[in-house]
Amino acid sequence: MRRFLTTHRRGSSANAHRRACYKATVRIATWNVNSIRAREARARAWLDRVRPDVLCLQELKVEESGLPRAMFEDLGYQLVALGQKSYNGVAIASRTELTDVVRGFGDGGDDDQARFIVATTGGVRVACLYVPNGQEVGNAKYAYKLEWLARLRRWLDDHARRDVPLALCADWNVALTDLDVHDPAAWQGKNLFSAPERAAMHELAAWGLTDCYRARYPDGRDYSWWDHMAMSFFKDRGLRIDMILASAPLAARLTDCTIDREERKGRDASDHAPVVATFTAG
DNA sequence: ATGTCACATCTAATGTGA
Repeated sequence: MRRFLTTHRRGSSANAHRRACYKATVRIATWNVNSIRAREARARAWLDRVRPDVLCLQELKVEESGLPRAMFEDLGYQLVALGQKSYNGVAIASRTELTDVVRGFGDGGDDDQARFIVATTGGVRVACLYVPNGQEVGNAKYAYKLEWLARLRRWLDDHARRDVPLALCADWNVALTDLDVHDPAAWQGKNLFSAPERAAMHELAAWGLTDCYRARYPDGRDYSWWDHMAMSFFKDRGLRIDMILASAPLAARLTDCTIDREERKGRDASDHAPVVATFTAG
């Protein structure tokens, strides 16, 4: 009896200590908000309800001076951003301190489109990316998209480490497989699903990255983006182009990855739904 | 081709990007 009490007391104390000092999980989210100013109320409500540890945001469509910083701070999030007037713009919001922030590839190339920011938080290197849309196969924007993906692969080779927890959170503007497209035959060869951009994504993943959603749901048919037009969401005519890719040490800690399609509902929704990956605490 | 958002601009209808 005495032995039991001692064991029990020690265990209870250890659990209390664990609760006080550690969290059981780390949740990292990514969401293309399609204008943070137009989506401020939505973003506030979503953050307040879901409370992820980290949220990567794409398509802010505003310069850093126009960001609703108070909204994030009120909810207990630090914010680092790379903004741009009208187009693009990426940010990372985190409940833990953000350090070692890098804005842009910093490879001596063109960084005038605000599509890349990376920071360390909670022991994870988090990159927030907005991959160029490409517009249409074969045009200049499409070529830029392919170059951008190749450039990201070079960034991994030059600046990332396989033995460190790394999350690439992005609107990739590429659907990887037939499962990620509502009508693969219709999308075959089209921008967002063409062979060259899928090959570029394959090259990227070959560095050593796991698609968190697909790892958890090998046969899943959830989408993350639905066109605003033609009742696409109502008909569930979507694509899964928003993904969290994790390096091996982080992927080993993956417990779930879900797409919050509820957030796509309503007239004032973004055309993208948030994706949330859950990892055991490091 | 169509549809819908968000943003910008020679503030009102139009162009661009998605």
